Amino acid sequence: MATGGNSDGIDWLSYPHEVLAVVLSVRRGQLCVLLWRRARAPFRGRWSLPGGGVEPDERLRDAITRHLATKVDVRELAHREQLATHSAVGRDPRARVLATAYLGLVPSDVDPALPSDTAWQPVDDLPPLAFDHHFFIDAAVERLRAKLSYTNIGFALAPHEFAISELRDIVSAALGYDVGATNLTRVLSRRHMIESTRRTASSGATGGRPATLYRFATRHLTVTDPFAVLKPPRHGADTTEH
Amino acid sequence: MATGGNSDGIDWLSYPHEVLAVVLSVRRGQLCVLLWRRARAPFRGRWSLPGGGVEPDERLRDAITRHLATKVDVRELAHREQLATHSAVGRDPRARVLATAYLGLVPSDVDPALPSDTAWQPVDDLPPLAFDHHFFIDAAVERLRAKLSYTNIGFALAPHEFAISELRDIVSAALGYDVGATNLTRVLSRRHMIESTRRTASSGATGGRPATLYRFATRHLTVTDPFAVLKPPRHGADTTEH
DNA sequence: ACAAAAGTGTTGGTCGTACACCCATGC
DNA sequence: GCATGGGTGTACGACCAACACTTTTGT
Repeated sequence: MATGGNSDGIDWLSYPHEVLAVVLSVRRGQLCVLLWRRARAPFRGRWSLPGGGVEPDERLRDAITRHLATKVDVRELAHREQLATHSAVGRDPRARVLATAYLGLVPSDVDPALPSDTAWQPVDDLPPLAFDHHFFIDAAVERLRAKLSYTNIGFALAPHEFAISELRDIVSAALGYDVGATNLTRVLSRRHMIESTRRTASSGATGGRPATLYRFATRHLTVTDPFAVLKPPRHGADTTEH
Repeated sequence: MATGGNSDGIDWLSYPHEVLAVVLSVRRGQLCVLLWRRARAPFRGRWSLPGGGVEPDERLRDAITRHLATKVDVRELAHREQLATHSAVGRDPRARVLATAYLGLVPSDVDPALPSDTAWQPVDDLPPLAFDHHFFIDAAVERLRAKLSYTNIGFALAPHEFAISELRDIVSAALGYDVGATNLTRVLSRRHMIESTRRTASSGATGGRPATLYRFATRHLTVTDPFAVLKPPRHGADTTEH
């Protein structure tokens, strides 16, 4: 809590800053979050979000990437975005620490090697958590579920190529309720979010028609339904100022 | 950049932290942002966002409220939410400073007394800005415009009671294009976002039918259109786990 | 042939925009 | 009465969920 250095003309107070990652992925049909079991007090033995400090030459996003790569061996985030910064004075009982959390998404088909003290935990059945990490997870799940309906964020949870039924299972797990494969195909196709590779998967042991393999048109976050209502006028002159 | 104190078991580095406010409001038919003219280097004479440091016992949201109240005399934020935390190493040329920005909204009918070095500036025609404040403003406008279509956030830009035509002007200014009063009424009514007071405004000097006064049903942020697509199943059992 | 899984056609309902028409007031 | 602005009714289209039906495979 030293000052930032009056000699520079900055007289704002300094605080320890940590970055946390809410890494979500669909595992065994359930939306899961990557948690890490604390070895030391406070909250010894409780589960917590992976993360840590920030180096002097490092942006927050690089810091969280580094921590995930070194401590947890997660290098394959398909998507990452900042969630929020928490600043409650007592959120860490040892000292005041500001925390910036990120949302990270891992496709269901990549299986990073995890140390023995980390595990995927279903978000619907979480153990008690350390600090205020519970709030970050709630915010992450809420944001993911919201964005699934008006962006292409689903690409980050799905394999590079997939059958529609696989995607249905992933989206259903993420949203927490069943979605129909029929309408999922139609909605995503109409918005040009997915496109058919012309190839098919081999049908399973029990028979059935082989599924066409699809892929997401882009692997970058895109807003696909910007205005649910109050759309800009369609015909007539564009009345936007300037 | 001192450490957080190894004696506490926290060995994360500390950084000066500032809060910034992107206060938006509709003024004279334009969406405007509250800016403050810098009196000192760096960026002397440039416009910048109001804000400042964080006290040891103060959360970020309380810090931005304090700065707005004391420096700029804005006490009447109808809505406030966190936007993002920026951490680029060179964002302040003097030293590394982390910045957390908030979005604030002021109704069009409240007119806070502003010091001479602060002013409302139209977001469509901004002067050159200090630091990276430009990015925060872009993010704030983008978030406001997005939320106008699926939440009741408009309440924070409108007076407590209003005629539909007033609201149309406010929403049009915020979105940057014209919306029709007819459909605005229908959409907001169907979603129970606005309700009629049974009173009417007196008609203007030029005549015309007196307008009914409306109010927003609630003055807290509510999501009114949670799922544009991929809605939960309507009939049949709820398949949400648990 | 039959079961299983994938994909298509169709229907009905909801929602939102556009536009025409009616209502209430001042002059 | 007429201009002005506020409010309502209706029509059309876009979109989406539900479900029946067809297609393609394995056994």
